[in-house]
Amino acid sequence: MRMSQGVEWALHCCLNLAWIAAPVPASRLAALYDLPPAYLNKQLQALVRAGICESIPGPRGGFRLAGTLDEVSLLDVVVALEGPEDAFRCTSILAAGPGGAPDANYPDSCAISLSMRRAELAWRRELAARSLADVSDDVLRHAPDAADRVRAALTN
Amino acid sequence: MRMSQGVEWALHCCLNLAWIAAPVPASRLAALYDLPPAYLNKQLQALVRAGICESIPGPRGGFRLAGTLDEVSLLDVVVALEGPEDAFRCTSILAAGPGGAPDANYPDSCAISLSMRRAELAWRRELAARSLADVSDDVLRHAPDAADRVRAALTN
DNA sequence: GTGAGGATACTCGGATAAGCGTTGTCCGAGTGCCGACGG
DNA sequence: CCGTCGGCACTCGGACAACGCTTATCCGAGTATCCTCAC
Repeated sequence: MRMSQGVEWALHCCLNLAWIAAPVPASRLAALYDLPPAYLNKQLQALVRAGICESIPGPRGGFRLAGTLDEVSLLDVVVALEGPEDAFRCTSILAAGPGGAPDANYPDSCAISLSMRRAELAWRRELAARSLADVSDDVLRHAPDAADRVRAALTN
Repeated sequence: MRMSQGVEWALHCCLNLAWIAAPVPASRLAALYDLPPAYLNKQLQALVRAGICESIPGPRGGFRLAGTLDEVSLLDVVVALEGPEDAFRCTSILAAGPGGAPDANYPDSCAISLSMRRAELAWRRELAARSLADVSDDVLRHAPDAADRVRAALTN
C-alpha cells in the first residue's frame, strides 16, 4: 500500500502558492524541487478539478490557490489526488461462503469491514482536522524565512 | 491508494482457522470463498513468516493459528501482508528547494511529513487496539452459528 | 503620437507510452499415510 | 497376527508470467503580450 507521490508534491506546492501573490506556472514549481514538470502539471490539474487551485492560461499564467489555506484540509488534497475510495475495500467474499446471503450489504455488516473502516475513519478524521494553514504556521514557526526564500526563488 | 486484497482474505482466514482445531489446507479455505487457491496460499505464507500462522506439510497438513486470537491485532495482519512502511513516504524534496539542507532528516522535520505521519499513526493505533478476538466476538454476537457453519464446511 | 492588427511565445489540458507492484499460475521438495509383504 | 518397507498422494514453498495502476512524456488549444504599421 503506497500513497501517490503526487500528494507530497501537491502539499508543498499549495503552501508555496499561498506564499506567492501572482500565479506560478507548473514548470517553475517543478524547477524548485527538481520534479518532472509535465507530471507535476498533471497533479495540479487534479487540484483544479477539486476546486483547490485555479489555473490561468497564457503568458504570466500558471496556478494559484482558489481560496485561503485555512479552507483546505490535508484530507481535501489527499482525496483530490487519490480519490474518495477507502484503501481497504470489502469485496463481500462472505457472500460466497457458508451461510452467505448474495444480496446482503457486507461492506456495512461484516465485522472485519467495519473494523477496517473505523481505522480509516480515524485516519481521515486526523487529516480533516489539520488545515494547510496549520501546516504553514508550523513551517513558518520553525523557519520564519521559508516564505521569503520561496518568494525569491519563484519570482526570479 | 489501495490495500492489497490479501489483507481481507487473511483476516477472514484467521478467524476461520481459530474456529477449527485441525490444520486446514489453503485449497479448502480458498474453496470456501471462491478464491484462487495458489494465490491465497501465497498470502498465508506471509502470515507464517510473520509468526501469525503455522504451516504443516504433507497429508492432513495445512495452516493453523500459531497462537490465540487475542494475541493478533489487525495491525499485525496488515503489516504481515503490506510491510511495515508508511503509505505516505517523504522523499525529502525540500532538500532540493531553496534553503534546503541535503543532509537534513526531512522525514522527521518537514511539517507536511509529520502531519501525514500523525494521521497514519492514528490509523495504526486504531488497528493495533483491535484484536482478532474482538472481531471474532463481534461476529459470533451477530451470528452465533457462524463458527459452526464454517466448521461444517471445512471438515467435509 | 496613437490605435489597431497580427505574429509570437508561453500557459494549461488531455491523450499517449514506460515502469513497477499487485495479482495470478505453475511445478518441485518434503512429508505423512496406506497397503503390501515377509516373518 | 504383527512389524517393516516402499509407493503414493497430498501439502507447502518459492520461482515464473499477466494485468493494472502509478509515473512519465508529448503535442495541441487557447490566450496575453509585444512589435509593427498605418493613420
